[in-house]
Amino acid sequence: MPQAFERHDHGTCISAALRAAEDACAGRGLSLTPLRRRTLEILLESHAALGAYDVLARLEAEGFGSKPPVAYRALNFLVEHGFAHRIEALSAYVACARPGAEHAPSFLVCRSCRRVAEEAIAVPLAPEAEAEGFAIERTVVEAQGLCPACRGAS
Amino acid sequence: MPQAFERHDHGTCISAALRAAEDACAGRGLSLTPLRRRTLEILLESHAALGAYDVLARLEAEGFGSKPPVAYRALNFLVEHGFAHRIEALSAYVACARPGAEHAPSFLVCRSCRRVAEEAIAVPLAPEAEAEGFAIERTVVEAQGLCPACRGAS
DNA sequence: ATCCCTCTTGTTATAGTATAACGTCCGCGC
DNA sequence: GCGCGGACGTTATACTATAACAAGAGGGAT
Repeated sequence: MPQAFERHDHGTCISAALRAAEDACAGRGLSLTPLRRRTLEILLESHAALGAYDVLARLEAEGFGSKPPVAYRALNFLVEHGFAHRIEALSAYVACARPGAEHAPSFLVCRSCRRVAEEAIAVPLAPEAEAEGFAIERTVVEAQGLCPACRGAS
Repeated sequence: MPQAFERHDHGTCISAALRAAEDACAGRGLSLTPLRRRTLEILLESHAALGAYDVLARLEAEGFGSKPPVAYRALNFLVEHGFAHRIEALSAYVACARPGAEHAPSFLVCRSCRRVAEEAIAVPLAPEAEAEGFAIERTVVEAQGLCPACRGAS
């Protein structure tokens, strides 16, 4: 399912994610404006994490605004509503690979090509948090390393 | 053991961590210079994550250099050798709470007071990585939320 | 139709985080 | 003494992110 590092029909990824975003927006009264939709499409073009300024450059080239808030607002919208995720260790953004599914995301992040595979795992630390009276609100789980392709290319 | 959110003899934390750093440096041919040692002491003063510029301000006030590389180099030294950790979600740094022990660290991070409890858990994602041929080099596991004290103070 | 309100996008300006590149000093082995 | 490597200091710059304000679009109430 998390096929970032495997051959797959990428067009399906894109259309499924766009469809899921459209449906979710319709269902929740959110507006998937041209800017937001295009931002999601840019992230969906690859399974690689993109920096906000990379996204901004693409948007600007297509006639959208050129200043950082334009990209940050669109990215924050996508992240808030689960259509994209932020990779903390890279300060970068990636499209959600499990659109529509509720999940505490976790990631395999290649340090060479920046491609990201999204996995479904149980949220760790829950028992420890419970024991200490700590209320978990969000978890960040990222494994960095080398993907199969980049290992081979070494 | 991870007692950031509990009453404890904090002097013991500090002296144990300093001792561990001294021993590790001696054993590995590293030099725990005054700058590096003082940087570690600053982190050890509390269990809270400090930004690099917070550390830098403290160092400058004590007569060390005032420019960012001074703090970043000392912090990077401590992180590389396991005497401190970087909290990715905060772009901040915290002293290691398990000095001397090999570990893939994981953290409970309070969003209110920035205190950090370091936990020992099995590295997640290993089976998924294995299945995909992904070579994990480092894991980032951080749970953000509210610590007991900050929950109470709400 | 007009007014008001909210939301979105755009701007300017600035804040916060991090590193590249270069110079100096010091201690050590020769 | 000399050369070398490591640590620390600097200057300058790059990268990431947000605060604050302006303008236009659309909807609902009157």
